[in-house]
Amino acid sequence: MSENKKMVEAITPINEDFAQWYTDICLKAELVDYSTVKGCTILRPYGYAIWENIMHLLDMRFKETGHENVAMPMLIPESLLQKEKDHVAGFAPEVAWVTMGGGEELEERMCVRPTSETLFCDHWSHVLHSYRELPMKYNQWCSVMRWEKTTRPFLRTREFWWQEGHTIHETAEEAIAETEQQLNLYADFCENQLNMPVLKGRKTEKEKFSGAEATYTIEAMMHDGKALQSGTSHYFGDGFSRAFDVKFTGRDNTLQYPHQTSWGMSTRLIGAIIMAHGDDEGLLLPPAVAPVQVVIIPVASHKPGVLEKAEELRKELSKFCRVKLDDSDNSPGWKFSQWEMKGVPLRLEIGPKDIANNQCVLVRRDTREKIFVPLTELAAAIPAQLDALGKNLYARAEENRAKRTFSAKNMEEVLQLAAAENGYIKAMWCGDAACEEMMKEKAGISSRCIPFEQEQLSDVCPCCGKKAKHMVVWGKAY
RNA sequence: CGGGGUGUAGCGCAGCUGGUAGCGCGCUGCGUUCGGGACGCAGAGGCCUGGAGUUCGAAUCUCCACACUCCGACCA
Repeated sequence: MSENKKMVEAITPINEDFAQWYTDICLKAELVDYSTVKGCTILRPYGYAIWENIMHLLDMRFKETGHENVAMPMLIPESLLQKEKDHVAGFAPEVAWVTMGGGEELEERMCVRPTSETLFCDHWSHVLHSYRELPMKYNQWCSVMRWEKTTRPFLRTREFWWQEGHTIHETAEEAIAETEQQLNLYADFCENQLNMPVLKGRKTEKEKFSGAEATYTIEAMMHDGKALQSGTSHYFGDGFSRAFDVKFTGRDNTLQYPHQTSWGMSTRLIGAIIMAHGDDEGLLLPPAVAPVQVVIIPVASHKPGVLEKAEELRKELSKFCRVKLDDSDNSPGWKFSQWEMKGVPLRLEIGPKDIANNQCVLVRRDTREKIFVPLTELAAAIPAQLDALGKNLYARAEENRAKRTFSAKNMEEVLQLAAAENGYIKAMWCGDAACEEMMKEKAGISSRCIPFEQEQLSDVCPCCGKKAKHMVVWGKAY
């Protein structure tokens, strides 16, 4: 092994410079490449394959809960964006405008969609007539554009890929139930398939979506203790319906406005996966979304029978998992490192000695534990190991979160904790925006959410001393 | 948007007291290897991010622009 090579290929250690480590993983695991288009990244095949798996798993869940996929235009006329005043105030500063078409100035400029509430509402105003047609539960897989000033792969790019669910309902209760159901769906997906514990709660007024009545969120904690909003679900009441004149004839033959929701998850989830599970060896993918769950590495592949056996195993394994045989000319050691970098959960080594013993070596990416498995037992051992690895990822992430979750009763404790280490700081809050602002200014932390699971840490707000209304989880966020 | 850093071969870098470019890895070919990033030999590959200026002459000095990156601010 040459020292130089190691130096060139190595990524920045995770505890030395987390930001640089993150960028290194994105590039060296071949997830993304920077584009000539400023602020935009290219999802490379391996990165897109992760997204495809996420899309597939979520889409199945959406269909199971009665949602239908649709496709809306990519452009939004300015007049449409203007209809809901809070919404336009929130988004107008960061939209891209199209002003020319076919070489001629447009009558009305159009923005590239930053989100599609306005398009869905406009559509519904045309097609909705009766309560019998409700609920309408739509979802769209697409990309959106927001003119961000600072960008980072997956976490914040000008164009990003996502799903946006949009629904309208006859009653507020039904819409609120939908909002909660989708938030729970997201949380379950994160916890059971991405192996990432999340904190469920409501956003404060300051942090909520432009035009929403209430915004719910799931927050995941990254390796460095910062929070990442991993999914949101909004309840709109009938505000948009009124603004866009979406009406239906109710059971009592009166004209009514439907109650609306929207909810979304994006390619940002891939950033969450990287920062929640990755380590000094590189990426570490949850088995549910790993494009390759098992990589087969033949050892001494020039010896007769080795490649043949490896190919035979690949065929066999492909019946129950996503498997890849690396029969390239690289040395086994190189392959080990390469596939660890790419986060493949399980490695299967097969060489002449194994073949003689009718066994192989399985190596787990998370523990690097090597186990000898008889070839006849692979069909049971692989799913079991993938499952155990997923559970371990969850346990490790949860341990990190527990270690970095603190409670503060007064401002001194808040300041001390915020200065010491990244993490969640639980503290009471009076509900005033001024105190939320003060937390940002004095302690450099923002409200992540008002958790559904409340605790009574004290009776007063640590900022102003007035009676506390909620417990808020504060922290630094991506 | 403010502050710092960086733009030279596919990648990472050196060259920066001015005289038209080197190293490591990677890549191509052949051979030997193969249980933690293998080795030998032979090759290919850039004219130095873009623009302006100084100069007989600029990768090198000056100015401007652009891009990426890190830290803040902003952020649906």
